[in-house]
Amino acid sequence: MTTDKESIEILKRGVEEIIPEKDFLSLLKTKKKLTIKAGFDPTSADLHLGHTVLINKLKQFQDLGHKIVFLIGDFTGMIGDPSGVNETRPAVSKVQLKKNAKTYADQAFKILDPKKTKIEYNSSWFDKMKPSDLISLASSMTVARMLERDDFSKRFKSNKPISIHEFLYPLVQGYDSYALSSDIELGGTDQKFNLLVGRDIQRLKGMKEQIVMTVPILEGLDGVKKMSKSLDNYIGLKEDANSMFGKLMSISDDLMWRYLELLSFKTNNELKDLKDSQKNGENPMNIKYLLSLEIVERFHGKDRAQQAFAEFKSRFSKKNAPSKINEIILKISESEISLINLLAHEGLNKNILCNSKSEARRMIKQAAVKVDNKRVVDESFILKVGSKSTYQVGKHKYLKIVLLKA
RNA sequence: GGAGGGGUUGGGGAGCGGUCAAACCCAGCUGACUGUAAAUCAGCCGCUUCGGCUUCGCAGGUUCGAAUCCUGCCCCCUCCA
Repeated sequence: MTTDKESIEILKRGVEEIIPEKDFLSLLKTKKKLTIKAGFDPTSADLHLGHTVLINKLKQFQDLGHKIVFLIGDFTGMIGDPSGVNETRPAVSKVQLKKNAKTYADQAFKILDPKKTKIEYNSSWFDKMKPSDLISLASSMTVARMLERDDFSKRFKSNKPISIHEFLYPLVQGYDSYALSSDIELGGTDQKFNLLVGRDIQRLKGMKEQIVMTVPILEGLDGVKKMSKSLDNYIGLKEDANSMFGKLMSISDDLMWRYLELLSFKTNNELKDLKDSQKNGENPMNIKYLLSLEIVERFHGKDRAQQAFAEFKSRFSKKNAPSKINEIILKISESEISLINLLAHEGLNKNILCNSKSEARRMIKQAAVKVDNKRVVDESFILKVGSKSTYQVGKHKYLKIVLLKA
């Protein structure tokens, strides 16, 4: 059984802010089963590791016996969260939201225990709400307060449009806290304002105010910008084990510590030991292996994680070819074809190795091309019909091509 | 409705009549090295049958010659109403 001190340490790990912290501590002391709320707008189909910082925190609460409410913002999703953006978010259709919501929950349950997690949809109370109720909700906040928000005030000052419905977003989210009687609400740091509005609404309705806990926004693979799909610096929860493992290994040695803090379930003591070991000369690569194994295992299981580990070592430490290579049959009208034309051949479709002949020529010149594991630097290299060879361009692109006469 | 400013190769941003396929930074890619798809260093980063060709919001025009000047159109921003 974890002691109070230990559980507080676990819950506070990696957390940006707890408002108010005093109340949080005394609430934990009551030993009551608390209702922990976190909301997700299912505006896109897939979650990535960045989202799991929050889900991991929920998991820690869950393991300590608290009640987790995974709130799917199918109603709020129609508004579009204005947080952190400098323009109006496009609204997402109801059907799409429903679809996304399902995949969200599935992905979250790789971490959370489905039996102990309550899934709620905020449309279930908002769809019943009358316009008059909404107006009364809207009366609980002033325009001036809304404009205190950085993103709104920036937009206002720079004459970018703010639609009235965007003002409703924080109110609606705040109302959710009331509807769920939440004791604590978790969210990213960019959610701070919205989370605090929850406290206001609860107070106005005569309910005890929730504690607000914010977690940092995870940096993407580049280590600078936040992880997001649109920046293509993310690791999706649905990615296969090999690519997940490889991407984790590609982060810098510095970023590795950040990921360990926010994504790993290793204890603080274990992390400290790892840090010490690096100081004592341990290769950071090995620590990164531990991180990658833990994360991949979480989403793909132990066996797949070990396989990905072996594959990575084989491919990159020993520079072997990947264990499975796509094979394609290409029919050409001539009896032979130049390597340049082959690498950029349209018939390869999605498997295309170079986007243009110029690029193919460049790659050959840069010694990036191998045919059957032999480096080719001759720009006029010719392949004959009937040949079956493995082509490699750079470290990552492999393709087996069988050449046939059309 | 009025007055200004601007749209350059993935992003940022020079260039303002020839020396421009277009500086520089970021991202990306490749190689070397290594302890990893880390770090570091070097190179590449429009297309090409390697002769050239097509690009600087769009369409015309001036000129031997335009990303650079002119006209029209489209879009964006700032200020005023």
